[in-house]
Amino acid sequence: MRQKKTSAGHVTVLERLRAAGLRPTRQRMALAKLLFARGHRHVSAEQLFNEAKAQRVDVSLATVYNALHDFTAKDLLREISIDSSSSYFDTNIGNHHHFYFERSGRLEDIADDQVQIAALPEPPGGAEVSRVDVIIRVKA
Amino acid sequence: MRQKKTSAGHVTVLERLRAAGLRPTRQRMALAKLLFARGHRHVSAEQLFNEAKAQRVDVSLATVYNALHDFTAKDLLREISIDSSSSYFDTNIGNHHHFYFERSGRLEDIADDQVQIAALPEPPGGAEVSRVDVIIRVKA
DNA sequence: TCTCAATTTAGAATAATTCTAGACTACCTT
DNA sequence: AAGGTAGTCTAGAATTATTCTAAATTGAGA
Ligand SMILES: [Mn+2]
Ligand SMILES: [Mn+2]
Ligand SMILES: [Zn+2]
Ligand SMILES: [Zn+2]
Repeated sequence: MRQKKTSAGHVTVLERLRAAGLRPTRQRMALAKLLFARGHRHVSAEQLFNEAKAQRVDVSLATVYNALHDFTAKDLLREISIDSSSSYFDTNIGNHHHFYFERSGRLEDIADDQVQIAALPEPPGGAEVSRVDVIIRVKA
Repeated sequence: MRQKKTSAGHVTVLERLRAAGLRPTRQRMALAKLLFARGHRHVSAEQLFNEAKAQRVDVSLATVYNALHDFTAKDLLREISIDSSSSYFDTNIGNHHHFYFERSGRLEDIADDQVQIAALPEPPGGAEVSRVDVIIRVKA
């Protein structure tokens, strides 16, 4: 067992932060709870900031950005830029793809095995691939 | 034959604009020439504005944005947002995919037939797919 | 040539994000 | 249990891509 689990079977927020080498400050703990409490999410900085306010979590917008970027750097989140207006942070860091609903700007996960790629070209100059993103843009 | 061709075999910029229902103004003509002169390109508004300046084409930045959006609305261009810092406009409007070089921010086309997708899920609620984008992110 | 909607433009406005620099705090050492 | 210090937080300013405004210009049909 590499990380402690709660009786419910999930890793606590405190342990997640510690494991990532991030100090578990009051702000990071609160934001991490909002992010990882249940299920996977695609959330913008502004959205998370508003959720925090709604729950009387006193945290500045700058800290929300700092936390999102710190979490991303430590692979607790993945950043996604599809719409140029703002970026999303994805709590699902495993291999997967997305539906993008053009009207609402919402993202929905597609499990990795739902997409089967039979052929992909090699990057020029033998460069290393960091990730392959498949985005199905939907008129809705 | 649906459009006139030059002796070299390509459709003139004037005819492209007319066919799209866009007035061929001095500014649009100049920008269209820069965009479509040779080969496919991925260009930002700022880049195009600078090219125009370099060639002494007197055009405002607002007009560059207007033209890029008008061209996109009329399917002469496709807009791509991969990097949240700015969007690119692609002169290749046919089906194709992209390499994205993370260090430089550059995009490179992948021909449609180089990517073979064996399985793709249906959008929920039977919504219509407007496009499937495959982006191979490369560490280079 | 006359007319007018379409287009252009300078400059202001907007909005997401980042930066600055001083205050605060988690946590290691003693 | 203090003290010291690097790490973190934050208000507010700054940055930057993009859009908006409103007045001037212009393309194209009558
Ligand atoms: Mn970012
Ligand atoms: Mn745009
Ligand atoms: Zn996702
Ligand atoms: Zn392309």
